[in-house]
Amino acid sequence: MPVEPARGRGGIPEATVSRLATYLGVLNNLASAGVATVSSGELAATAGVNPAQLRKDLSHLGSYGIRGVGYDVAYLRFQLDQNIGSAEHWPVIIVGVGNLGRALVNHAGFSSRGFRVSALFDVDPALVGSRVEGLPIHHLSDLASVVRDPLVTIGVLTVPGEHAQPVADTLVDAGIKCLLNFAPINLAVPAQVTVRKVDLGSELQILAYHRQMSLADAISAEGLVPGGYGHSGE
Amino acid sequence: MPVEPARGRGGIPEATVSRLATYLGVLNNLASAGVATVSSGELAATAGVNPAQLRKDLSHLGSYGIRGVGYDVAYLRFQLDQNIGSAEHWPVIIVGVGNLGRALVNHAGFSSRGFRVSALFDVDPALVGSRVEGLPIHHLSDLASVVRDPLVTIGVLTVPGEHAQPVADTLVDAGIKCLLNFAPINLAVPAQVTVRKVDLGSELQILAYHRQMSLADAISAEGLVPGGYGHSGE
DNA sequence: ATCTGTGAACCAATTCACAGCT
DNA sequence: AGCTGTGAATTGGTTCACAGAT
Repeated sequence: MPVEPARGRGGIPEATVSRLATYLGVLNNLASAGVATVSSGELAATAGVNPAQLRKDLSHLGSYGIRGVGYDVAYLRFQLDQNIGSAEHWPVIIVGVGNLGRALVNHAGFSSRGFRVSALFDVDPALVGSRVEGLPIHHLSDLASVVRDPLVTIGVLTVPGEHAQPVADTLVDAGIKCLLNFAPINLAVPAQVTVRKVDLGSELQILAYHRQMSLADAISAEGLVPGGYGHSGE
Repeated sequence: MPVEPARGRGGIPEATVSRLATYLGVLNNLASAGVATVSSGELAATAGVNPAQLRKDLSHLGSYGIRGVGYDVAYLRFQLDQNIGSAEHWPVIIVGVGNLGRALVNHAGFSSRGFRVSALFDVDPALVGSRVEGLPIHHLSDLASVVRDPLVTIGVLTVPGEHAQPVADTLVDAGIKCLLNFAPINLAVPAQVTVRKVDLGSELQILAYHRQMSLADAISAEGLVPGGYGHSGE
């Protein structure tokens, strides 16, 4: 009996989900720009993927295109929104109001997609009670009462690495089901909780690797190419 | 004759490079904690990967472990640093001193890995000339003179989406070879330039998808909905 | 004629399982 | 005995190429 590959509950592979999120962002922009129709080729180019990939990704949701024509921007956007989870439905809380947390409170990339930050939390007495962008900062111990609303299930974790695990535990206990973790550690959470990690230090490290490699290439090319010049700059 | 799969110049697959960056972070922590030796199992657990995966990843660099024992933390850390690019060698510039850019100036995740932000740029006259964390904000038009240092090749792009492409062009012209792009658009750059995109809006969107899926599962498990959902009301 | 939707083919990445060293 | 290093097997992901719809 052939076993289906491990997938999100809805049967959509993780890699596809990630790209669908990107497509939705592009469609939002196209809609704002008044574009009515788009082909897989155009949409794929804007999103930076192969057209066949885009079509296959969309095929996981259904057939929302028109053969010979392309996709209706408004309709496809609506369907993506329906299928992958409308941002309006899920208020977001931010835990850890340091520089990064503060920067995310009215981050354009959140609001342009319809996400709303509904509450802020910290443990620093100097912060609790004050406001950022009009939002009051609650003490983490008030989490349970503020998060009683069952729709509040997405938490952004911008606390120092050494506090991330206990704070995550607190969030999970309060009913948070999804975490965006900016701390550079791997969080242990129950299976039903989804964590995505954004490790900005690692991102720089990866870039440093690429830099080092292309430099190494340049040096060895200088040594290998007789006469010392390669192709004219491209 | 089997052809090697497309890889980074150094022959290390992208997925592996990304994890190596994570391992290096973990090793930094272990070293600070005074741990002298670690097994693939322990290291893998901390990094959140399978032990076999970790060993295979490390095998791309060489044989730095001791059979029957594990890895010497200091030595493995040194080797990773050598192999994937020591952070100290690559000063970073930040372009776009909005909330996010400001938050990254002294981001703990950068400095704990040894990355140093060496200059800030913006075009807003209200910002140019002032300082953030002691660093002066230069006008973007001064980029070429400030970035004359050939080691400055990593740029962090925290400008609004609509400005990201022209600003990226300016950076590339000035000799920047690696970009960490926080704008939610796909940048077009020459082949020799490496771009990594961090799309925080998409990250939330992906979490929203998972939330929606587990909610749908819970509802269908309750028996309210026999199977999925039909077509939109017709 | 054109562009979508998709099985089939291909390629990359992960995991297994065990040989080989300490 | 214990743990690393790695070919082989497996799984997952991408691209091709064309059938099918408008």
